Amino acid sequence: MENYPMLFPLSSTAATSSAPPFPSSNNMASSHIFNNFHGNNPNGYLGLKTEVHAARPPEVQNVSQSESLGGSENEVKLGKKKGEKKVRKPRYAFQTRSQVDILDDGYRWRKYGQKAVKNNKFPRSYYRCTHQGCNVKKQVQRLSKDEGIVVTTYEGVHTHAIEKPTDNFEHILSQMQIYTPF
DNA sequence: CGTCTTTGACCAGCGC
DNA sequence: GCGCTGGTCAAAGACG
Repeated sequence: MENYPMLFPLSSTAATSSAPPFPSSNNMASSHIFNNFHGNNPNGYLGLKTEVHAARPPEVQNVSQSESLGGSENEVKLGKKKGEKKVRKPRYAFQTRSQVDILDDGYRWRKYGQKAVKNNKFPRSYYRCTHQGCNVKKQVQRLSKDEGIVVTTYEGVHTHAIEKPTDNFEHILSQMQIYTPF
């Protein structure tokens, strides 16, 4: 297994997002991809490169764009058994080129589901932020066409700082440019 | 021992 | 109204 480079909002994909899934205060309209950062992945670290450019085939592009562009309000009233919120938060889809689907963005995620998607031989994984009070969810899906392409969809915004053993992640954060509408 | 993954079942929305 | 699909829960197991 190899590691994975982490990428973030790309110019064409999440450009139209309303809010990034990260509480970063840096606001830049330029599209930059986050360089790889060594994580502490037990899987094995490999030299990653920044080939996370927006490689989006027509099919994928359509998906991510529809989410970012007009998918700001997916009101799929999801009435839970407990009757929580019925409004669906906007989702932001990022396409990344990686061998693995688990993109470590510095947050801790707990996998809570996995379903097979039609048109895709690869299953979609559902993750949720393990922070208390943080309802950020994310789903990772791989393209059956190009297994090298992984689509990560974020739902919600983190309201807490990144919690990762990587102490210098902060430094990395300052380096990365996140698209922030504010 | 605590945390996270796995996996099947369950539920709600939508199309027919 | 029924069946399909996507999304979520929860118990048990795996793993450190």
